[in-house]
Amino acid sequence: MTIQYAILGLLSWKSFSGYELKKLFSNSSLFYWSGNNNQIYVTLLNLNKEKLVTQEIQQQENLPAKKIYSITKKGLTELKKWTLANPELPEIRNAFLIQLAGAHFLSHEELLDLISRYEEELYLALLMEREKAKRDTDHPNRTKRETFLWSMINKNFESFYENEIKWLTLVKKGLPHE
Amino acid sequence: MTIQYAILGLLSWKSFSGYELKKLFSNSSLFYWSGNNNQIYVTLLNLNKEKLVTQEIQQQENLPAKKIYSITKKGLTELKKWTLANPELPEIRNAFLIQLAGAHFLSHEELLDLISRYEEELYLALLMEREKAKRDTDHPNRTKRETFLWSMINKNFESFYENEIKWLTLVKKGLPHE
DNA sequence: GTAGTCATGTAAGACGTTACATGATTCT
DNA sequence: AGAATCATGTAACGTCTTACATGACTAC
Repeated sequence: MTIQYAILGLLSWKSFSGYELKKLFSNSSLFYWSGNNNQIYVTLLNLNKEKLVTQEIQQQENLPAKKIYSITKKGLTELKKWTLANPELPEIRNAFLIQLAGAHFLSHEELLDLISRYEEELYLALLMEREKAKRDTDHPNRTKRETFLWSMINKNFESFYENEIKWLTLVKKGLPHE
Repeated sequence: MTIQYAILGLLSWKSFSGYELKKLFSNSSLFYWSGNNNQIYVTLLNLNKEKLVTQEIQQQENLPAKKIYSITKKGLTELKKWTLANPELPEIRNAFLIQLAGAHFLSHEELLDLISRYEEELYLALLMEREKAKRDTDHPNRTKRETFLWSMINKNFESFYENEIKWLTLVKKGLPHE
């Protein structure tokens, strides 16, 4: 379970309510969890039980009350331990490649069509990443290093899609007509 | 659940036992499921119940009996339907990027160390992909197209790691000393 | 004799998504 | 009138991994 570290990471920057975290998650490629209620709210309740975060209820006029979560010293220690730990390799799950692998009974036209539909989705995804990068101010930028790292994280996603598009071009070029 | 289509795809090439499929899965980046028993054996039993595959028990001397699974016409129809369907975008889950995102409390040295540990893992993974590509004959290669597609699938993984390494180089170059 | 391969299967639990439930306010 | 946003939480289910269970044979 990494989601707890993702949440601790965000809380180490500033305090958030569950609802705010949920919105951050659902707009983010980095925090890939779908931003569903269950995982976030349940994780926050557990983090609170383990005293890695604290809860503060904030009443609002004309709106339901918020629970603002803040990271504790214990939480910071846990987070730092994880941040320094050996990085894992990224997990890639590419269903399109599995489709390609089973493409032996497709006609040349069907295959080209499949490829161009994948290409279109990649283009769209790349554009969305670039748009997000422009708008995106939801990250710490107190120091040059923080600003730089966040820009590189955005670039990582862009460059993934660019790389995938380049690869697809090679597929289209080399594909035997038979 | 895509694993059933992954299995159908392999069975559309030739018949396999559960144990053989399990080995294919655990050596493969494409078929990313960990090659655990439960999913494969249970999925095979379900596919059999739905008449998408047939089972044939093969007795062996000095070894336990095998269950050889073959795809049915119904299975081929299902598989083709899925293969022609709109491809999904790849899912990438990169915990290292989440570590980077929370790196604001690391020293310059700690951060450089984290980066170089990730770099080493990427190199290793790239080498392993290249080795696999050399040895790899576990795929259909009856036509030029099949051979080409399988080589491009291997290249996709290699190029992912190469791209990631290039990106890391940019991170190291641009990282502010502060 | 200990570990590994061949071969199938079940059980338990972690992780993740979708949907349900509530209720006021605001926007179209 | 209907949908969207704010806000929290639960229930049910699907997916995925680890571990357990059995048993014969092989290799060191």
